[in-house]
Amino acid sequence: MAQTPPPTIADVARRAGVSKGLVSFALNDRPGVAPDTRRRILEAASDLGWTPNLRARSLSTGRSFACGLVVGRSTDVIAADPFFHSLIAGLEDVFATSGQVLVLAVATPGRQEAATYRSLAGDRRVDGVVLTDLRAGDERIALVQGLGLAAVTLGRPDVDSPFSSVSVDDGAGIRRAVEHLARLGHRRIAHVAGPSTMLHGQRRSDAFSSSAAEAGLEPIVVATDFSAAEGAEATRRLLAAEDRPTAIVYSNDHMAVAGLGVAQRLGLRVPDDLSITGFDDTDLGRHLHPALTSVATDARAWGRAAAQALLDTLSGAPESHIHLAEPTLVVRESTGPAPDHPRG
Amino acid sequence: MAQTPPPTIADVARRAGVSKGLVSFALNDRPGVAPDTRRRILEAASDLGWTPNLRARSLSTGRSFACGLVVGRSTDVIAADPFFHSLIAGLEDVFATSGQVLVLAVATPGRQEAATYRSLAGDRRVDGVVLTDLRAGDERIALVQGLGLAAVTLGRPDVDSPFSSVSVDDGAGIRRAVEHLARLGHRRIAHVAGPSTMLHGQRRSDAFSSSAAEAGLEPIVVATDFSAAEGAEATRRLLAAEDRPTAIVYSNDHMAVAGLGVAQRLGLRVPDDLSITGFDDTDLGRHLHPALTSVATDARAWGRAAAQALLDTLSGAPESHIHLAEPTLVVRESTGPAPDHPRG
DNA sequence: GCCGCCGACTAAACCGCTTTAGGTTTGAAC
DNA sequence: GTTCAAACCTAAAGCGGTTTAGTCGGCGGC
Repeated sequence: MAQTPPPTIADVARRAGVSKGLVSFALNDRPGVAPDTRRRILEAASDLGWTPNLRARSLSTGRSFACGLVVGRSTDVIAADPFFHSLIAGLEDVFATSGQVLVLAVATPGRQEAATYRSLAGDRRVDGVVLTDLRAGDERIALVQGLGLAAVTLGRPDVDSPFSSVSVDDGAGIRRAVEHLARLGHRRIAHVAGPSTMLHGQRRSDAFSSSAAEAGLEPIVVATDFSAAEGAEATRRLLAAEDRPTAIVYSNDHMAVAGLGVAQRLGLRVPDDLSITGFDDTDLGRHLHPALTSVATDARAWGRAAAQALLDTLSGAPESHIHLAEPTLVVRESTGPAPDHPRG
Repeated sequence: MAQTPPPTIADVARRAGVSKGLVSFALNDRPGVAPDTRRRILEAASDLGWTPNLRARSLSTGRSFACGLVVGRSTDVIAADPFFHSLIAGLEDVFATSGQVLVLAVATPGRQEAATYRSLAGDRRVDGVVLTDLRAGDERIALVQGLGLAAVTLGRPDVDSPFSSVSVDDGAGIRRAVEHLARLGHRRIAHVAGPSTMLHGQRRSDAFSSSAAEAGLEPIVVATDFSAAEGAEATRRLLAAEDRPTAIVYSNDHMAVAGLGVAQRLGLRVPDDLSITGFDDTDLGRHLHPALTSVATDARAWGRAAAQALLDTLSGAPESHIHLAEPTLVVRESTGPAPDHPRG
C-alpha cells in the first residue's frame, strides 16, 4: 500500500516529450505554446492525473491562495452570533469555487487580535483578510495595510482605508422597524443598541435616533456589548422605569430573545403590553412564542460579495465600494398595536 | 515605502559567517552545532528579525502546518449549533500556540463533502482533519485514510478506524436529565432525538431509552435532524397525543427552545404542565423564561483535546482514545415536579 | 542567398528552506 | 607520529513549481 508520490510537472514533461517550462506555460494558459503541443501536454497531465502542488506554487509565486478571517477575542461574540456562520458560508461559496481556502483564526487569551494578524501575515499564511465588526477609528486598517495584506471591509470604515468595502444599509433595517412600530401607534420606543465603538452598532443606533425623531418621538437608547446578558440587563432597566417603553428595538436577535425572557418574567405580555423587534432574523426567532419580528439581512450574500471583492483586489482590480440590497423587516408575532391605542 | 524583502536564512548565514545548512540546523535545535556558533546564529537571526518562510518550509518538509475542519453540507447545521463555535475556539487555543492554523471548509452546494476532503488533501492544504458529527458507518474514515491525511475523531466511530479519538460521554448527560425528571415524579418522559444516523444522536437516544427503562418508564422517542424546525414539529406531535408526556428531553438546546415555543403556544405552562431539558447549555438558554435546564458539555475543552491529539498524531504518537469529564446537568427553571405529583 | 525576426521551445536560475554527502579539524588512542 | 573517530561545518542537491535568458528553425524581404 505504498503511496506512489503524486506526479509532478517533470513527469508530465517527460510524457509529453517537452521541457518543464513549457508544461508550466501550457498549464497556465499562457501564449507561446503551439496549439498541438498544448493539447499534448494537457493530455499528458490528465493521463497522469497531475494536480498542481500548491506548496511549490506558493513558494514561487509568493501567493498563499488562502484568505483569513480573524474573530475577535471574545469567543462569545462568535458563539452568540449566527450572523458569522452565514457570513462564513457565503465566503466559502466563493472561495471554494476559486481554489482559495478560508483560514479561520480566533484571537485567544494568549494571542490577542493584533498578534493574530501579525502572525498570519508574518507566516505568509494568507493573501488577504476579511475585516468584520469595524470599530470606530479601527486600528486594524492601518495594521493590515502595514503588514502588506490585502483586505476587504464589511461596511465602510470611518478612517482612511485603501481597501474595498461591501456594505449593507443596516440603518435602513432599523428605520423600517421604527416605522413599523410607529405605525402601530407606539410613542415610547426604546433601542437596545450594540456598543458605540462598533460602527454597525453606532450606525443602527443613529438610524434609530433619527427615525424616531422623524416620527416625532424621543429616542431612548441603551448601549450594550451585543451579548444576551447585557441585552437582558438593559431590558430590565428599561422596563423598571416609571414611564416604560411600549416597544423595544433590539440591535440583534440574541438580545431580543433575552429581552423577551425578561419581559415575560415581569409578567408582561408580548406583544400586548410590549412589542419587540430583533435584528438578523435568526432561525430560532421564528420558533419562539411569540415568533420574533426581525430585520433580515442576507449575511450569506454579504459573505459572497466580500469574498469576491477580495479576490478582485488580489487580481489587481481597483478599490471598489459595493452596497448590497437593503435589509427587510420580517413581521411576526412579537409586534402589535400599542397598548391603549387599538389599531385603527 | 518599498517593502524590503524579509531576511532569509542566507542573510542570517552571511551575517553569522556560516553556511545556510548550519543555520537551518541551529534554528531547528538540532545537534551538531557548537554551542558558541549556535548562539551566534540565533543572535544574527534575531538581529535581522528573521522569521521562517512557511511556504519554503512547507515545500521542503512536505507539511502544511495547518489542520482542517470540514463542516457538513447544511450551513444551518453550523449556524444553528453554538457547539461549533466553542469547539473551534478550543481547537484554536491549541493550534494558535503551536504554529498551526485552522482551515475551515464548508461543503457548499457546488462542492459536496467528499469533494471537499479530496480537494483539501489534493492541494496538500492540511496535514490533518478533525472529524465531527460522526455518522453510522461513516465513510469519511476510509476516505480520509485513503487520502493519506491524519485525523482525529470526536467520539469513537462504529467502523474500524486508525485514528485517535476524543470522546465525551454525552449519554451520561442524558441519563442525568432523565434521572432528574424521574426524581421529580415524571412518569411519561419523551425524548426529541437527533438523527439516528448520527452517532451522538443515536448515543443520546440509547442512553435515554436505557435510563428510562431503568426508571421503569416507557421510552418515547421522536427522531429529528437536530433543527429547530423539526424540534418544533416533534413537540407538536408529542403534545397532541392523547396521553401526552409531562417532560421532554431534547437532544440540543435549539430544539428545546423551539419546543418551549410550541408548548407555550398551546397554552401549557413550563414547568408546571411540562418540564423541558436541553443539551449544550447554550448561553441563550439561561436568559429564556423559564430559564432552560440543560446538559452542559465543555465543548471548548473538547476542541482543545482534539487539537492536541491531532498534533500528537502528526508528530508520530501512537493512536490514543481519550475520554473527557462527564457532562453535568445544569438545573434551572424549565424543569419542575410532575403535574399532580407535588414534590415530596 | 543572406539577414533578421518571430514563434516555439529548452535550459537553467530561482523561490527559501531542509537534508544528505563530504570535508576539515581536533584530540584521544596506540 | 600516525590513525581514527567524533565533532563541526560546507557545498550542493533536492522539494515542485515559475520565469528568464537564450537556442533553434523557418520564413519573408531585399
